[in-house]
Amino acid sequence: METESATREQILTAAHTVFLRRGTSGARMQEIAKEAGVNQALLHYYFGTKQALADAVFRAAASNLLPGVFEVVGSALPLDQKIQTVVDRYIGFLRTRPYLPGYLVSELHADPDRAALLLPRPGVAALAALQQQLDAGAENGTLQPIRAEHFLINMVSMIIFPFLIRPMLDVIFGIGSDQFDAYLTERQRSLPGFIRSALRS
Amino acid sequence: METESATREQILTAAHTVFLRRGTSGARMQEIAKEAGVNQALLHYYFGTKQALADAVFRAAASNLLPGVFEVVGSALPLDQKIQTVVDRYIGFLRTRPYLPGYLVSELHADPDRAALLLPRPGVAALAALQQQLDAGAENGTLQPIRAEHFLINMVSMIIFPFLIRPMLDVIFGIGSDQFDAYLTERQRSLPGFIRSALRS
DNA sequence: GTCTATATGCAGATAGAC
DNA sequence: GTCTATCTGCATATAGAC
Repeated sequence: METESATREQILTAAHTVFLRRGTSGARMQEIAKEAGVNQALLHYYFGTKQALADAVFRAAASNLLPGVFEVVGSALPLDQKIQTVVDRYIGFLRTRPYLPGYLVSELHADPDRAALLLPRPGVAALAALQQQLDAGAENGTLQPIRAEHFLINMVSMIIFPFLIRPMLDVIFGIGSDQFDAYLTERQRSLPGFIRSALRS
Repeated sequence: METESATREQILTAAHTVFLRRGTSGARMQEIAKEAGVNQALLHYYFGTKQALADAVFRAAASNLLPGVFEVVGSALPLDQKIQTVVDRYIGFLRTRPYLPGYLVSELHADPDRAALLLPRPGVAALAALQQQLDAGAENGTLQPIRAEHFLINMVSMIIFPFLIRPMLDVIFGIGSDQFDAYLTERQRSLPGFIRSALRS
C-alpha cells in the first residue's frame, strides 16, 4: 500500500463507474476521463493501458462480491441466523451496487481466465464449518442431507439473480424499475423462510 | 417467414457462435466471416450493419431462454411434477447451450433497453395457473403461501446461476471444467427435492 | 451473390509543451 | 503532473470487379 495520489484515486473511481456500466470492451477511455474531470492522456500516465486500468477495477470489484458471505458462513452462528444474516446483508449490499453482479458476470463471460484474479479458494474453512453444521442436522434427523457447495450456491443464486435480470423483470412480470425496490424488500422478507424450509427434513 | 438463402443461414449460425462467446461489442465481423467460411463483405450484404446482425442473434437467443418453462408451468401437471420437469429439462437444455445465460446477461447489462426485444409478457396465463396451484396448497395447509413471481424466480435462479459463474466455481470450490458436468448432474438430482421441501408448510 | 481492394472513422496510445 | 496535438492501428463499412 503506497500513498495514492488524489488524482489517481479520482480516475480509479471514475473508471469503476464507467466499467461497471459498460464493461471492459464497451467502455471508452474518453468517457472515463470526462467522468473523472481530467484529460485522457492522464489515464495512460497513471495506468499505462486500458487493459491495466480495467484489471485494477475488476480486482477491486471482485474482492467486494463474496468475502462478507464467507465470514458469516464460517462463523459460529446457528444455521437459521446465518441464513437470515446473509440474505439480509447481501441484498442490502447489492441495493447499493446493483450493477456489480451484471458487471462481473459479463467480464467473466467475455474472458473466463479473469476468474484467476479472484482470491484463490477464500472459503475452504468456512465451507467446512457449514458442512459440519449441515451434517449434524442430518444426523439428528432435523435436516435433509445436502452438500455445502450446493446449499451455498442455492442461497446465493436466489439473492443475486434478480439483479442480473432486472431489465427482464419488467418485460416478464411487469416489475418496472420503480417497483424493483419493493420487489427486493419482499424477497428480503420471504427468502430466509424459503431457504430454511428447503433444508428441513 | 420468407425462404432463407443457405448462405444467410450459414452467416447467422456463425454469428450466433461468435456473439455468444464474445458479446456484441467484443465480437469482430472478421471472425464471424471466417467462422462462416465467407467474406466479410457478405455479412454487410445480408445484414447491413453489425448492430443489425447482433440484434438478429439476440432475438433468436432470447426466444430460446424461457418459453419452454412457461409451457410446463402453465400446464395441468401437479406441482411436484412441474418442478421435476422444469429442473430436468432446463438443466439438460443449458448443458447444450452453456454460453446462453452469460451472453444474455451480458447483453442486457450493456444495453438494458434490449429487454424490449423479448416477447412482452409471454407468461401471464401460465403464471396465473401456477399461482392458483400455490394458493390451493396454502389453503389446505400443505404449502407455505408464496407469490408465483418469487417462486418462479427462485427455481430458475438455482437452475441458471451455475452457468453464469462457471469460471468462478473452479476458483471457489475447485470445480474445474472437467468436473462441471458431474456437478450439474448432482444438481439435477438434488434440486427438485430442495425446491419441493422449500414450499412445504 | 461473392469476391478483393479500399475508404472512413474512431479509440488507444504517444510526443512533447507547459 | 497535466495538458494539447498527433500518430497508429484496427474494425466497420463501401466501391466496384467478376
